[in-house]
Amino acid sequence: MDYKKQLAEFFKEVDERCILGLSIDCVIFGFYDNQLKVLLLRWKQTEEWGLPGGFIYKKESVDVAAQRILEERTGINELFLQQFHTFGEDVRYNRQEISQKLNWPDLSTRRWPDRTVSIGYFALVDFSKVTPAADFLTDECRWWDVENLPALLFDHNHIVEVALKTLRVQLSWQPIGYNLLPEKFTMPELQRLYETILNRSLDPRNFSKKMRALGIIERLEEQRRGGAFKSPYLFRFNKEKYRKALQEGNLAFS
Amino acid sequence: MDYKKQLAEFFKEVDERCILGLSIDCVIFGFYDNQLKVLLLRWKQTEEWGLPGGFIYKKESVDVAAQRILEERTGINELFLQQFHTFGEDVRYNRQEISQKLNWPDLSTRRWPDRTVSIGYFALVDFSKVTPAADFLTDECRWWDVENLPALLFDHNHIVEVALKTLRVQLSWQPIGYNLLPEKFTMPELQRLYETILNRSLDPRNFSKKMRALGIIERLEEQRRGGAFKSPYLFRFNKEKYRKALQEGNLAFS
DNA sequence: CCAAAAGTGTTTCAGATACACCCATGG
DNA sequence: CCATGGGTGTATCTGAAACACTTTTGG
Repeated sequence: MDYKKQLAEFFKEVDERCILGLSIDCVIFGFYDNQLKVLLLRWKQTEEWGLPGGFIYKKESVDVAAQRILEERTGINELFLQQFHTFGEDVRYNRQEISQKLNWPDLSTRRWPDRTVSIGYFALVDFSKVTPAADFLTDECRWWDVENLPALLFDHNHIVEVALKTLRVQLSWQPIGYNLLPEKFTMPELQRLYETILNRSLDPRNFSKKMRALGIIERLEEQRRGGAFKSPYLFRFNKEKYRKALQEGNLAFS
Repeated sequence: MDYKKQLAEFFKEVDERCILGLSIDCVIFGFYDNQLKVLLLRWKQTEEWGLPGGFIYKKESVDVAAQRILEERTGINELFLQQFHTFGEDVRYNRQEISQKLNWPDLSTRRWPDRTVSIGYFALVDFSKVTPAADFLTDECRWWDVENLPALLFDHNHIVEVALKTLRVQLSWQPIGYNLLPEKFTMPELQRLYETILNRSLDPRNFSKKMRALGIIERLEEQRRGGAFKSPYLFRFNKEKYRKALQEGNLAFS
């Protein structure tokens, strides 16, 4: 079978070029349809979903490796990407079960370690700029609602949970949105992003006040048309001020 | 030379038992003499200082490995220990320079990777409970003032900086002190701990008010004697409430 | 009695929260 | 004209910050 040959070649390349026993898993968040989404992959010839991930070249910076993996998947190369935790439980998942589910060849004779430590990164991307792309290991790549994920391979459900928790803490500390929304957006759109991430509703008057007081967004003259209702103003982030706020970090959105 | 033999054996054991290309570095904070201290090691037959660190057994949880490494060094086995960042730059330090400084045998023929990724943990320990212990790789183990560290081996100065930054953020978010102070302590001692970590002075009236309002410490009847001044009350943490505050985490000490 | 450090209460200010009505638009 | 969602201001409350004097103790 062709796929098995490809797989064998892939493992061989990993053996030669990459650090063994260490991998990267990426939780790619997008925002669409008022829901926070995560990009998942379906492994070839299976119904099993998991996070995009990969291995690190021997001389490659781990951050760069994460970016490389993401670019393969989303086509975006400039994005918000952050390491959030390294997962190193002694038993992260049942190896045999996974091998079976993925129709993997028996790896027990290889030099591969029993357990792989994985460095978790999360990314925030503008949904509209992404073209999810499956690769030779996977049949399908698409967005899933973060509140409604299937049972994932490995310990990937746990990894998503930790990523989400980190994102929520981050939100109360630093601005978020630049990488999750299109360039121009309305105040209600921004509010729904925050509500979605925080998983609770916010008062529109207070939200608007606070956001505008932060000085990281600017209101444009333009308005968005299209609904049977009052046309909302468009805003955009002031890149410079946003960047500053990111560095200084003192939002305290509680 | 005996040391060289020991070293060779150590490397051999690491080769066999441990994950290659991945290590742990620990930043062990202690508080004493109104200063925040870090535990450093001096490598055998050198004047070079570095962080305690080690390798992870193939089937060992990374958290457990970090605890093992710390226990070897401090003798403490129940301590506050937290992973804070994984360091994976493509060039973390000059290998040759390090080998020279440490009088290490040439490792270029080994299976060792060019670059080691290191998982950083920081620990908070009660200074008075620790007996710093050098091991067969090191000649000396002692506390250094965090504001006055020597130039360390590898990228360890950088690692300490990141640990310290994380500790400061953590402080504004969760209680700290249980593991850094002796069981009974005075309010000024607690305040000086906070001032040291935050690196700024705090108002004693506001500090006392806030700390007592948090409900995680209890005042004892006892007082500390010994100075030519008013005897301060002793306090201790309420372990249960402290634990809860740790989990919930909403101090916002800004 | 003096030097050193501990202990404590009130006022002020900023920011968070709570809350409800009118407006613009497309169908 | 009506249904839908957008836009906005004020009053209240809570928590942070500023601020200085008295008390205790040992020498």
